[in-house]
Amino acid sequence: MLDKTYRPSEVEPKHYEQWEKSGAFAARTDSNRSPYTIMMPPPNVTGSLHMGHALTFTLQDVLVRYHRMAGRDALWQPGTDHAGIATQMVVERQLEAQGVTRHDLGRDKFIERVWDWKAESGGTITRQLRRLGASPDWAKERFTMDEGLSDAVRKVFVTLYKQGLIYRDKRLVNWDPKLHTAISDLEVEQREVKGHMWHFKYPVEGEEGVFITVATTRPETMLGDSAVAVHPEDERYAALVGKMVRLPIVGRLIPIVADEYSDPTKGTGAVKITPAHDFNDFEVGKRHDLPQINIFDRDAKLNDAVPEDYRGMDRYDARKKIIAAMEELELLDKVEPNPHTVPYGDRSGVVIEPWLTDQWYVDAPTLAKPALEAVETGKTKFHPKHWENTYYEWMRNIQPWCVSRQIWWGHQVPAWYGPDGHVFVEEQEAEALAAAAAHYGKAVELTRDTDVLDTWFSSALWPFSTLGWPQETPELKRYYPTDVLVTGFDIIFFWVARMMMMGLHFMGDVPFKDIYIHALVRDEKGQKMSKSKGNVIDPLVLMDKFGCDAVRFTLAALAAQGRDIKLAENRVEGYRNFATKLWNAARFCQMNECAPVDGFAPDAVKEIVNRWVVGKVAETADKVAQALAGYRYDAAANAAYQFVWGTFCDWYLEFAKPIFGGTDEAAKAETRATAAWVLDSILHILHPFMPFITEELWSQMGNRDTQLMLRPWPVLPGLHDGAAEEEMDWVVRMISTIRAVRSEMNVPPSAQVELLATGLTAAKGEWAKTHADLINRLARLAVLETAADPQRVAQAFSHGAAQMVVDEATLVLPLAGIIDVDKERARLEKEIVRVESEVAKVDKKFANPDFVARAAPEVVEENRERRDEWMAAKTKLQEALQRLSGA
RNA sequence: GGGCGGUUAGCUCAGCCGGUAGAGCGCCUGCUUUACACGCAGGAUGUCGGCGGUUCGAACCCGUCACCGCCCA
Repeated sequence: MLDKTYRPSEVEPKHYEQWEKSGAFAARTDSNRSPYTIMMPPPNVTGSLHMGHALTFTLQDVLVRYHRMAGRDALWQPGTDHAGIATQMVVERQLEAQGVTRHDLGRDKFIERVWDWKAESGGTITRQLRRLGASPDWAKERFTMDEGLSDAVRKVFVTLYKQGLIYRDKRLVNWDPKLHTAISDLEVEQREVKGHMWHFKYPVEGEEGVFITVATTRPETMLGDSAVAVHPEDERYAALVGKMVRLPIVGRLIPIVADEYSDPTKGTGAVKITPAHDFNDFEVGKRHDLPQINIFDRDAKLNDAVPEDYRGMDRYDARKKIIAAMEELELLDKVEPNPHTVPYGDRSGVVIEPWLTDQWYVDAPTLAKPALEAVETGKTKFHPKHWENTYYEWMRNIQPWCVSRQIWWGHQVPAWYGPDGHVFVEEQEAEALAAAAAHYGKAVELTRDTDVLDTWFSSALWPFSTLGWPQETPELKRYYPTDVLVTGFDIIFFWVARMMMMGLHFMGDVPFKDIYIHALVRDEKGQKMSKSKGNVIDPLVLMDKFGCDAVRFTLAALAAQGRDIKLAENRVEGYRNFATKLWNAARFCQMNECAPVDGFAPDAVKEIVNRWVVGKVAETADKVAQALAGYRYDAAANAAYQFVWGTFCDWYLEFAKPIFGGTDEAAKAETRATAAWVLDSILHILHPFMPFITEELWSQMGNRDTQLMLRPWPVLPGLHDGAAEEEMDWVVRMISTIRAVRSEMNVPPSAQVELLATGLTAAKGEWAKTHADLINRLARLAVLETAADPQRVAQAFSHGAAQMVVDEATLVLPLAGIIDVDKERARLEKEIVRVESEVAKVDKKFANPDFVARAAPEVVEENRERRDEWMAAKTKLQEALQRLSGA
């Protein structure tokens, strides 16, 4: 016997362990089923489960579990990435606590410490994924720093280098002066700040008392100025173009150049040009062949390229000093408040400095072309579709991808330098040495490049490196390209685009056929969750409180396409209640001896209620499957919810009660078997969403030798029975109508009244007889007269009665002593008004001659029928009102 | 400035091909109906953001405006 309530904390670990141990998650290369593959976007090895993870992994698990049941050989490839900077920072912070820096340890020892840390703490997120019920093939778990994945990284780097698609270049990068590394554009956060615009007067050389005024938000960079630019069509400055100015403080002579970059409407229309410290100025500098004067060191302190007084100063101290000096020189024209954006490193939180360095670049513009084409031609499809615009936008404007990072934790660049700086790019040192020997004609010593590669470089290879590439493994052959990538929009640039480029280049095919982009989880007020706001909802806490299944179901039910998820705890509570409801329904079945019957054939049931419900099961299984095929998680979850609660519990089980309590043994046996079958089907349908409770009920509701998670998805053609549906819909309509009138007329629930039906068609009279037990029980009637004697009806009226219309029939509820005649009259009048308004709506359509002439005939016909029905109802209600008044 | 998304019941949101506006929560009323009060039954609530257009017919299609959110510059 099932416990009184479902206790998730006792059930969840048990089933998870069984699934994992029994190999139920494993994909099988030798399977004859067609593969279904999802690459799990690898969470950071430093990570722990947050709501975003809970959403994305729930959605992936729903797909994987569903497709596994639907007969596919499902591979959900798990793993984590090494998260270069993040991980390095974690370990550095630990060292800091012991008063040690990574430089004290040295590179090798430090890397060892990181691996130690990974072994100890790196498994947090994968443990938490198990808590969530995720069903990836854990045996295949990979890590971006694995040997195999590292081989892939080296192979890709060397191949691209030899193809001319990776090169070394000196360009401006986003330099993080705290972390001492280049970071990607995407790791730079543009923050709006209330800054100032300083207007500096630069004296024009050779023209006493003539100045050109430039406006800048970064006064300190003037020490690196190499020109002043004005717009070529700006007449104010036309005469000055070609002249020189004497840069204050520094004393350097710099030219005034004409360049369209200068915006005549902004500031003074003249702009100082610092090619080594601003991305736009860098371009201007190249156009005018200006010197690039680097004035900062790696800490963003001033270097020896500036006047002695300023050397070694911090950039912000220098700013103050410059402003003071300019004021002193009477060259500070004015200062205006100026809100503008400033780049911050999203990891370090410090202001990023554009800095000239030598870095490794991937020729992204070249690789992007096939990646763009793959989406344009529909080889890979975005869901929802509009995200392809974001992808196009990014891919069409893609810049060379700087892949080197000046940190230690990551894949070290496979490049070695000879004594003269000549570079040898090879997968192994031995090969580099050999290449060098060939180049120099003798063996030489080489030094390896100290940089490591951007983490996204290795994650870009994830869809094939995890399958064994560059080895030609059976997995690679079978599971690439994958079916779908499920992820948030925030990493379309970071990751999706890069996997597309690498996949196409190295595998010759797209890495996935579909890309499902889901929303962000926000708090109930729609704000982004953040630690600083304190509005973070921890999925683990929610799971403790409501059970994992409730959390999963909530996330799926709220995952409507194109909208963020506002998560409120009461939603989770509601779906916990749903789990309880299911549990209790199963208990009810158990108490009534509804056990699964071997060889039960749902298409052979005879009782109308049973024929009706099996049809609904088929319909629901179908709806859920179709919704999932279109990534409509919300629709899938709601279809299941509505059937389980609104049809199975609210109606079918209630219909079953009088049968169970009755004397028709054949009907009883059939209904028991049907109820058990329906419940089993429900468990199948809900399993992808609620794996734990369904597996538990599956194991408790019968003698099973299989796990639910490996059972086939219900595909049930031919079960829909239109006649049964029409009949049961009528029964439901009867009961609902009677209940509503009882409630409105304040008939006590305990009062068992009789019902006199008149005007039933012959067919419905039969239905009424067949289902009298059901109707009586659910509408709380003592007797149902299916063809009431007119005299009885008249008599009923003389003592007071309520009346209602169901289709063509009038139902009379004798309520002697209970009924308030005025109230009943008012109720009927209100009902008539409502019906009249329905008639009026249809009449309005017919009043327009074009409607009949131009609308589709079936629409016209449908409206005509509807009008007839409403009119008939109106007539009956009016008769009822008259009878009441005559009584 | 460019792009995308949103605006439907008190709240959160569905509403696929244009043809009778829905759900959950909340609210109100009643109920120890032997599965379930994490429940049952019943009920109220809408200028589908504004304006214009297309159409026999618009929550839905088109245009425009307003407001909110996000991304990019």
